[in-house]
Amino acid sequence: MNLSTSALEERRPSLQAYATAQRERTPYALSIAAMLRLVQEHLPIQRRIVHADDVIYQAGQRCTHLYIANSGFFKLMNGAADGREQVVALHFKGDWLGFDGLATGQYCCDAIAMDIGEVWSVRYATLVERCTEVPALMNLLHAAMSQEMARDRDFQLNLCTLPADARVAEFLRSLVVALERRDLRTDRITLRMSRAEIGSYLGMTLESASRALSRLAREQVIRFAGSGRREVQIPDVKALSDFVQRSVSPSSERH
Amino acid sequence: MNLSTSALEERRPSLQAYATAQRERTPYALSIAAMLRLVQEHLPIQRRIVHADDVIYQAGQRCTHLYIANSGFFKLMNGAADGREQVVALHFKGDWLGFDGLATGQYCCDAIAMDIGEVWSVRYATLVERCTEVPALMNLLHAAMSQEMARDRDFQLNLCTLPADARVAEFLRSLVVALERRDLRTDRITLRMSRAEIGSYLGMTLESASRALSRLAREQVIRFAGSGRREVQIPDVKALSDFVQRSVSPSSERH
DNA sequence: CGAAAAGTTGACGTATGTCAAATATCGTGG
DNA sequence: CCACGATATTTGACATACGTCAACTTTTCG
Repeated sequence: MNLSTSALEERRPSLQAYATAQRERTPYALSIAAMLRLVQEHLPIQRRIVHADDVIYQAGQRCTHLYIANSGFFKLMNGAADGREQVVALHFKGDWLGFDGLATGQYCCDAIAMDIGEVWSVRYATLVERCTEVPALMNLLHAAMSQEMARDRDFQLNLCTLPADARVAEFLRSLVVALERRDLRTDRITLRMSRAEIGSYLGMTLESASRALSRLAREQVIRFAGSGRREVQIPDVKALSDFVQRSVSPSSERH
Repeated sequence: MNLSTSALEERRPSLQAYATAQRERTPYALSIAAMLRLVQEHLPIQRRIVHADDVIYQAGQRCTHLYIANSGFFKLMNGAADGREQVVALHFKGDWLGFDGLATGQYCCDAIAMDIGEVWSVRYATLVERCTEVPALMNLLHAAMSQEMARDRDFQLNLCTLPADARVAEFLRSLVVALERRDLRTDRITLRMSRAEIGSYLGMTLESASRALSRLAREQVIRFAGSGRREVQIPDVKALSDFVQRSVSPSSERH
């Protein structure tokens, strides 16, 4: 709806506040490297090398451990009893996996590796114990959970308010940001996801995802590199943000 | 996409696992009442009576406290810098508010009351301190965060895979479940949200929300009661689930 | 090298957004 | 308590973004 006349606007705080809050949604004070170091120092971890399609945990399995991605690229799949299924989150170095299982004692998603990587696992019971001794550890844990929630909220907003093309653009933009924060290459990005997975994650069909990417390439916002169409170059991240903005402004900000 | 031929299916775990995981997504062992009791026992809380449209916290504000809904009905609004805005979550008795602020130290949503209610607030610093002394408290806290994440994941799946009518039906169904769990009336439900808010939450326009409700009423799945169209009766919750199912099965389970 | 999988693209249909008008409801001041 | 303006809701007609289906091309992998 056009917000300037909407009931939803009534209590809207200044956009300034949002801009501030959204500028950088990173756990304050702690870099990813520092976080990993802290975990290593205070917790007995078990390391595991994983390959694409390896399962970290599965829905229904008892949640005794939490996992931390030390490297690699992971997806979370959520499924309904009736067969509907979706990629609901992506995770990178420094992200925790398994939070979804703490409440019920069973994971409710599948966590799956999309690339070679290393996963650390920590017994939740041990983690709790150490948290009582090391407050910094508890803060870190809470920050990680909080960050995930905040991200999900932003993602949900994008899902619901951006047209398909802009959703893909925003997806790529946030991917660049995520990689930058981890000091990984961003000049040439290898999408580790199929079009079907991108579409699933972004709430559209694989065809729509494919068309959106083609359109972004046609408009020079991205470029395909190498063989296959999974290597993407992003000459200018701002061009991506601008593309998203253009999708938002011209039409009223409906829905 | 039709999952039976999709690449997404490859590593799909048994639907059984999902069904189990989704059956009841409640923090294990602890009822809402018990949770509130535990909080009261171990934490210095400040109580506040709120009315519809009262602000619990705002995006950008420093996150020093967490809040717990003791009664009432709350919405979380998320907004982007460009003006896009959405109701991203609803909260009831026993739910915690403010987790989104822990990571950055600033809330990134607005939490707003939609009805008269009571909110408890707890200094986060105090909470952390007590958590180190009372493990049950820490477990409770983690369970609350975990539950919220798990809920959000299910919600996201519904947003992305259900048609508008089914989304509204599912919304009402989950509302009934939430009220039941809190021993609140479910024979006659007063929606405390405008059509615009329902639409915003469910990723559709207010007109679509209105039409969906009209359609559900026409098909006898719900009934409007009292004056206004904000009072809804749900003679049979199963009829709602069935309605959702009908929307999923006939067409292939695309997207 | 050949078959299978992934990706692209076009034509077409439809769910849902958009715009607008009519009606119902609510809140306020007399 | 009533009347009236403001707000919320409903409903219709129409437009369109995106899903659907299908053919074709490219890439991958054994």
